[in-house]
Amino acid sequence: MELPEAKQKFIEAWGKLGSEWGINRTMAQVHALLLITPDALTTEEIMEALSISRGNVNMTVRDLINWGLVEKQLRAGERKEYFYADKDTWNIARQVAKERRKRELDPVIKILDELVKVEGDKKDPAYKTFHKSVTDINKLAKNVDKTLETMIKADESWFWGSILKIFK
Amino acid sequence: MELPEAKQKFIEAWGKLGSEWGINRTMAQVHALLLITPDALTTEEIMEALSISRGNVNMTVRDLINWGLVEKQLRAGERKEYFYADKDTWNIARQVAKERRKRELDPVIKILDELVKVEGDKKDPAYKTFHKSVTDINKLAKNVDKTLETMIKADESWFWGSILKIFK
DNA sequence: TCGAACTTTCAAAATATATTGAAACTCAAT
DNA sequence: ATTGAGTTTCAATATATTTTGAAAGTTCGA
Repeated sequence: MELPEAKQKFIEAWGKLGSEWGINRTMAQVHALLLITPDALTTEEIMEALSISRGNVNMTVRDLINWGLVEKQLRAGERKEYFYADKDTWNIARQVAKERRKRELDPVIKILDELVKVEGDKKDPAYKTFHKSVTDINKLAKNVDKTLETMIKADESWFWGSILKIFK
Repeated sequence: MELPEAKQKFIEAWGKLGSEWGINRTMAQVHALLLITPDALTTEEIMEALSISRGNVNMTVRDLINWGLVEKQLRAGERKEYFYADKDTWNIARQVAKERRKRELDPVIKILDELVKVEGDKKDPAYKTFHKSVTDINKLAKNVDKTLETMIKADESWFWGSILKIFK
């Protein structure tokens, strides 16, 4: 396989994975493109490389910046903005974990905490089942939450070293 | 908060979380409903509880069965089918991990393995960056893959015990 | 203050995804 | 072989999400 084809495959694969995980396909593709590009790209270049509109690039890149995955670079004497993706995979993973935890896991845990407190007739199977499921899911969610927190703070080799040691 | 309201909240929260994670909202809601219901429900009852059509219930429930989260129960002397959700949270988590690994992570790893092999000019920054990003992501994906495999095989208390011990 | 170079916005259009509902199908009892 | 209680299918429809592109906005040098 030649490089241009391989790049295309990578962008496609990343886009597909993204969309399966609730991340806009185009956002994942722009990210993929920037990841495999050594230097920062302009809006124009991204439009060209992925055949998408100016407006779309603008919004997508803004999202990537909000996720902490891309930075805007300004060059002395130029009006154009350049976009550059952090290439450190561990940073990327952590950043994604951090954002999704904040946006999705935290709110759910908050609701579950409320629901665990709901009182009811301890003889009523409907109540018992509700209460047990909510309590169990809450525990699971909190374990995931703690694990993510550790991951977010951790150094890569330490983290995987510890995790992978679990099954020797 | 009273039980009926709490149930509603739970179904909504689960549906929202599902849709943020690439799982059809209705599927997540039906799952939520079954999780907090002590006994198995019929198509009719699910339609009623969630105000959705018969066709939708049928397809959604089939998906849940394919995911290994719900089972069909038949009762002697009755033509109707009853649907029952496994209430063991750890089983659910494992089952979801297993399915998503198979459907999404495995194919990506296969592509990454191909892309890592792509040869190019070692002096070319475009090639160097491509190769490094692909290689790094491949390593990360393989670590996740191994961790999921461990989780899928593991017993709950052992797994979380080991993971949470990591940060004492 | 003008205008060229560039960015941002957002209503409208395109696309993708989910849902409906009625017809077709299955199956067992009569 | 017909009926009726149920399930399944899927074209049509509805809904949600993404994308476009042109107009409005910004910034800066002349």
